[in-house]
Amino acid sequence: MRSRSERRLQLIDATIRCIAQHGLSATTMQLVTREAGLSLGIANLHFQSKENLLAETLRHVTREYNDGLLAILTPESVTAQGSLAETLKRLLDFQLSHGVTQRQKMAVWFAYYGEASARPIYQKICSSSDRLSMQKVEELFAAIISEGQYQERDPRQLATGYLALIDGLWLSLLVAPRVLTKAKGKDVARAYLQQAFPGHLN
Amino acid sequence: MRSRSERRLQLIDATIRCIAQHGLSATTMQLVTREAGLSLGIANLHFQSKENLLAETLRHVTREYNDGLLAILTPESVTAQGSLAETLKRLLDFQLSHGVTQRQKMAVWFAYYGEASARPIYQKICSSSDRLSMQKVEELFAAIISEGQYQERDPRQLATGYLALIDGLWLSLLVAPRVLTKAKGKDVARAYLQQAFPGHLN
DNA sequence: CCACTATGAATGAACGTTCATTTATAGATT
DNA sequence: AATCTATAAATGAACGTTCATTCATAGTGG
Repeated sequence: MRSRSERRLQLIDATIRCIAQHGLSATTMQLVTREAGLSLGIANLHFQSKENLLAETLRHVTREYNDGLLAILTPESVTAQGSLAETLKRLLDFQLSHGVTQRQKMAVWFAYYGEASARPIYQKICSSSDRLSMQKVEELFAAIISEGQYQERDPRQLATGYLALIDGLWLSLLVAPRVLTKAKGKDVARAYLQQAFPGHLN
Repeated sequence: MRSRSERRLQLIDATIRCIAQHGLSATTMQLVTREAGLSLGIANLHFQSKENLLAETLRHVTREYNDGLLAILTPESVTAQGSLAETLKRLLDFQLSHGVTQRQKMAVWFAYYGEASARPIYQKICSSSDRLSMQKVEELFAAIISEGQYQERDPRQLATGYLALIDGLWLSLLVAPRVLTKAKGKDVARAYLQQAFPGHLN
């Protein structure tokens, strides 16, 4: 017998694997609990309903990503890293790191995005996560523009473009991993940043 | 009583509306046939199975998009348009046109992308559509690079970035239409192309 | 002994699919 | 022109399956 939080995490991890392997629409309670090595009723005990389990799983994945992003982009860690150029490099490395771009995570991410327009709860979680990324990246870009004297550049527009580019690259990595490798994707994103801030990327 | 092809289109249109409104996982045969104003059994008569109906719906949407793209990017139409700059403008206008970026279409598109990693048939249709876009856009970019003497620019990398950017912008338009308007999205994409080919966009 | 955790058979709702039946259309026959 | 016939289109009740959820029961730790 395990504690409540342990079981919850165990079930969420199993849900992630199921979604990645079978898709969101083919993820059943039977599949999830079997994947977790537990009995059928246990998910309802800890999450009340399947709907709630799926929402909590999405929250878990977005929280994980946001934590990683905030660890790089909070004012404190930006100053701790020494230079804005270093922070920019860290951001790029993180967004195309192994942890973030592993098939399992991306598959889950886009499975929920695909259903988001029809499910308010997913829409809310996804868009609030996006808003956070946007805010933090825009702040970084504004600081870089100010520091590098890149006049007449709009930080919001650059951040919008950069984050859209990253999303699009993730989608390509997921759907056509044969065509686009992780390294090539990183080159593409780096090229975007280099055009935007020539002096802030080696 | 209508012809086979008319009924098929009618059912595909109803399927698109259902997916956009209820999501892929909540789209049932009951819902689709009711939306089409027809009886329950009719979809199986014309498409044999739900799986096939959904695959045909995806094919319909991708074909529609690819036809629009090819109408701009085939060698004949490129020469007919006079200049490569004009073709580039047309491409951008098309990809952020009302027809392509309407919620209904984008919702369908991403619903399938979300399930693509778990369903080989969706994966195949999506990736082969992506490959076509990639090939055509890369050709255009290569021609522009050659014409504009933009040395040391890699057409494949630029095309990868541009198409990823467009995908990401579509996703933003779908999930957070309040944050990103269609016009702003177009500005972002135009800025990307302007950086890449300064002489080919006004 | 009590509260909590866990099990999995049982339940009923919802689903895709089938098919006997009805309806519509077009060509043939009178 | 009216009637008949053959073929295809369309219907929706019925069927078997699968699903999320429930709950009586069992196990466990304090």
